[in-house]
Amino acid sequence: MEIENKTGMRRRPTHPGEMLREDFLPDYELTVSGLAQALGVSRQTINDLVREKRSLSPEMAVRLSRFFGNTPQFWLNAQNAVDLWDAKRSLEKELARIKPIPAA
Amino acid sequence: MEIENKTGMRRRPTHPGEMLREDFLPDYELTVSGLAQALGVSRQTINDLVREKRSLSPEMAVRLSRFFGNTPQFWLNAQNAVDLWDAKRSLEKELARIKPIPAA
DNA sequence: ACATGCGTCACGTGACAGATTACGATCGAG
DNA sequence: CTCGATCGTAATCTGTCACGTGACGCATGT
Repeated sequence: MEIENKTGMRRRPTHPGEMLREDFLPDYELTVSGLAQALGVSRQTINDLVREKRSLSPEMAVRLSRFFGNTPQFWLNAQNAVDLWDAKRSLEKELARIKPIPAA
Repeated sequence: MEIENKTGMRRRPTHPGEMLREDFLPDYELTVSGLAQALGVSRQTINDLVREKRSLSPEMAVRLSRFFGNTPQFWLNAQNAVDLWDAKRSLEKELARIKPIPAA
C-alpha cells in the first residue's frame, strides 16, 4: 500500500490551466487571445489561467463549460482538488490540534 | 416536467452555513464560540458563516471535515453549488453571447 | 516599412476571508 | 444586587486575489 493522505493524492492535482494549455487549446486549435475573445474576457485572464497564475473562478467554469460543451463541475472540480490539496498542506500542523468530536 | 435550468436547480442551493446552523450546531450541541475555538478560528469567522455572510473557504472545509469526521468535499460541494448557481445567474445574459465551439 | 495579432508585464480596482477590538445581553456565583 | 464570564454580533483593518486596461517586444505578412 502506498502511503497517501485522505484524498489519495500524493502530489498536487492537475491545475485546470494545465488542462486548458495541454489539451483544450491544442485540440481545438485555439490561441489564448482566441479563447479570451470567445469567452468574452480579457486575454490576461486566460493567459494567467493557462500559466497557472490564478485559479479558475466559478464564473470562468460556467463560461468554459458553455463554450466547450462540458459541465461547470468538470472545471470546478479540478480547481477544488488543487485548492483542497493546498489547504491540507498549509494546515497540516494546526489540523493536528483539532480533535474530532465524538459522534452525536 | 418542471422548468429547470441545466443543473436542475430551481432555487438557490443550501448554503453550507445553513447546514451548520440548522443541523450540526444543534445536533452536537455546539455554540458559535465553541465551534470557533475547536477549529482554531475566530468567532467572527464562524458567525459570518452561520449567518451566510461569507462563503466557506477550502481551508474551512478541511477544518470542518476534520472536526466532524466527514469529507472536505462534503462542505466544498455545498459551497460550489451556491457559487455555481450565483455565477449562472449573473452571467445569464453574456452566456447567450458565447457560442459553443463545434467538437474537435 | 508598416500594420496586425500574439503573449506578457505593470498597474489599479473591487471583492472578500480573516483577525482584532468593542459593545450589549444573559447568566451564575458571591 | 453587583461583578465577572460568556455569548452573539457590529465595525474596522489587512492581505490576497480575480479581472480589466494599457503598453511593450516579437513575429508574420502585405
